[in-house]
Amino acid sequence: MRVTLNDVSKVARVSASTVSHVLNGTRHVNEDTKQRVMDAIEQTGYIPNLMAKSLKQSASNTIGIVVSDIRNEFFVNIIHVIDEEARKMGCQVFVSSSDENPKKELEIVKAFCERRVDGIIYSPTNGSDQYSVNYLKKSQVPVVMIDRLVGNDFDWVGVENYASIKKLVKYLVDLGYTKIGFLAGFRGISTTEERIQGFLDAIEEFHLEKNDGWLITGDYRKDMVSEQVIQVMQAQTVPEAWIAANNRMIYNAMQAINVLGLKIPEDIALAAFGDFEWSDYFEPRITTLVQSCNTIGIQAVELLKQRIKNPAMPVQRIEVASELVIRESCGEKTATLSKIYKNE
Amino acid sequence: MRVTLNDVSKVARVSASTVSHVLNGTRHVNEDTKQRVMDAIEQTGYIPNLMAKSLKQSASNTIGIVVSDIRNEFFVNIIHVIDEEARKMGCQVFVSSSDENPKKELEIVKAFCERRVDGIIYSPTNGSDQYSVNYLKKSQVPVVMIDRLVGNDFDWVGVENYASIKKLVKYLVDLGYTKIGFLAGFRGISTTEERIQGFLDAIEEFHLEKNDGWLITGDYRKDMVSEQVIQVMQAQTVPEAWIAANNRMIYNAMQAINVLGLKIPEDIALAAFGDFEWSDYFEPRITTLVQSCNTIGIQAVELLKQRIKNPAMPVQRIEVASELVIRESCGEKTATLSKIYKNE
DNA sequence: AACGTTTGCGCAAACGTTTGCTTTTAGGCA
DNA sequence: TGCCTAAAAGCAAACGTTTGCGCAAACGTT
Repeated sequence: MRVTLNDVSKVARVSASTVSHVLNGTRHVNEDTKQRVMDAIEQTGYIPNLMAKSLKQSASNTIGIVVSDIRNEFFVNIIHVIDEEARKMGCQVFVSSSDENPKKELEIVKAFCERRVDGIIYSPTNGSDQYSVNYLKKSQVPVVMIDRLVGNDFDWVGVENYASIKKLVKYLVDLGYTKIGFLAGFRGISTTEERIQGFLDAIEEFHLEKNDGWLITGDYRKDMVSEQVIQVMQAQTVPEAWIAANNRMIYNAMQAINVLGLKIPEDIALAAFGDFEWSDYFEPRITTLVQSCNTIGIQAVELLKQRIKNPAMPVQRIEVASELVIRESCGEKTATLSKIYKNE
Repeated sequence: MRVTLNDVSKVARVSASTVSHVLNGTRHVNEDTKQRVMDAIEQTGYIPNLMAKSLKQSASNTIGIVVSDIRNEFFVNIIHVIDEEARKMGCQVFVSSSDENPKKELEIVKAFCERRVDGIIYSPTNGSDQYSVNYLKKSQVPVVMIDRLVGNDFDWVGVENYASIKKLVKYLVDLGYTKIGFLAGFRGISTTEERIQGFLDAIEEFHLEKNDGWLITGDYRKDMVSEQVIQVMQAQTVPEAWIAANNRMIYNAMQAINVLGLKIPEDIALAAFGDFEWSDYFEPRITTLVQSCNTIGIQAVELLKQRIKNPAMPVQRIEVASELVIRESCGEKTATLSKIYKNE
């Protein structure tokens, strides 16, 4: 059917092993024979079969990426750099999205293991501990978690959540805001919890107005979240500023703000954890904590490489700093406040 | 090292073939032995090796997706549904982005072929005809092109470009606009050319003002495009409306409009071919031609399935209709004009 | 001329499955 | 009891590579 290494070897009048060695440069071959082999490859249109190779070498040179939401540009950007880094080392990537569904995630992870990926990079979802994490622990596949952290068994690279949120709150406090609402994401995933904790601690620290109702959590894909915001904004005392704890929640915030007919930042300030592609094009532009997808992706691949090389290595955690990019969505005062808030 | 089907067979005191048959349900096996096998699998923690299986069956149950720009949400959405469809049929997807670079694209396509993907779905880039298309023609791999079309050798599914643009221009004409600028994408790719043709023909048809300078093309990643728009807008007579021919060009248009300090739609109208996630959140919301990523993805997979089953099938072209979603970016009149423009 | 060393390559056994063919056992029937 | 058929499962040859081992020829040295 397809031309194989054996076919090539016959045409070149050498053994299969010689062809293999020529192809891989794994041992010295006479110039003449090498040329004959190259010619035969050209002539036959030979395309190596990497599955056979992988089988023999028990290394597939593939890595599996499973993200919780592929339509979130944060993850897309990470996928992009992982793909890039992987290609540099001759790897291809399997990509799949769990869509925040732990059962689906397990199916994907299983499939990746059966395909004998050399490693898995994944952003677990709420419930992973019941499913994929258990499976992966048994399966012995090198794993690096990104963004979200579940359990203590795997390497992780993500963004600094706690300190970043505090930094953002401090920025709002400096602008004079004392009533701040917080729009968090899914309860139960590490990023959400850490961000909430940072928010709550910041409220204590800066003596801000406390109101349990101003902390809203939920599924960004549901309208309920926006409705909750609307409800909160119709009470006696209302937040003067909202923080969206991730880039998806910005939608929900905006939707509510639109419905209420409020103007940003005159009527209400808005800032977000997590940048998005259009943040520079909104009027006004949204102030965000920017996470370096590049760094996360590169570090994840690097970590995975190390883990593959040395499976016994102690578990690693890499936390990358975020950067507060100040735009106009929190009020005019920012115009003069052009510095970037670094972590203190 | 790893537990194999043979290990399982020993534990279950059956032959390897029996285990295989149990696993695949490919022949009748006694209930007792079946149970023994299942137990052995459970006990040993066996994970099938799909590479070995694929090698034997010469079918990998993988498909390769290569898009021209993975950070474009249009392609991300398509990837998402392809992934979904593929999983339903037990396939995993390799994903990679050529980033509009035909050489990189060739490398990716080669790698996919060497991995013996069952088929490739890809959006070729400008220059593909010199590289990947030639390679793919020789390689005999089933291929479905999406969005952009190169050559006559492969199946294709994409959006209706020509008629859609005409529909959009007609909409603007109905609103009273006669001076329309067009912000196209990369020259040389089918989508751009078809959209340009649609635009030019519409100008003739509706007797609109002609001005060669109002047709701008180029690389959306370069500032040059915005600068050209700015330049055009500083002439004596200027367009009253701009059409961005793809969702990336909306940036460039907006950037220019921002720099010029113009207001949409009072000072300038804006519409786009290609929706984007935030189009509902802009103030004003942008009127766009929406392409159904779902349909494109599903059809692409379907077509690929057919092509795999029957390689001799005549080349297929599937064109999916677009829908004009009218929002506020082309003026108030739209408020009363709530109907959706279908193709005439 | 004899010997050790290098150079260049072939042989064949894996890697972990699937699958056509064969064998064994059991069951049904005369 | 003997024979035919069906049911159940084993045997072994692939699939297309890699790679340890080994052999032959060529070369350099004494």
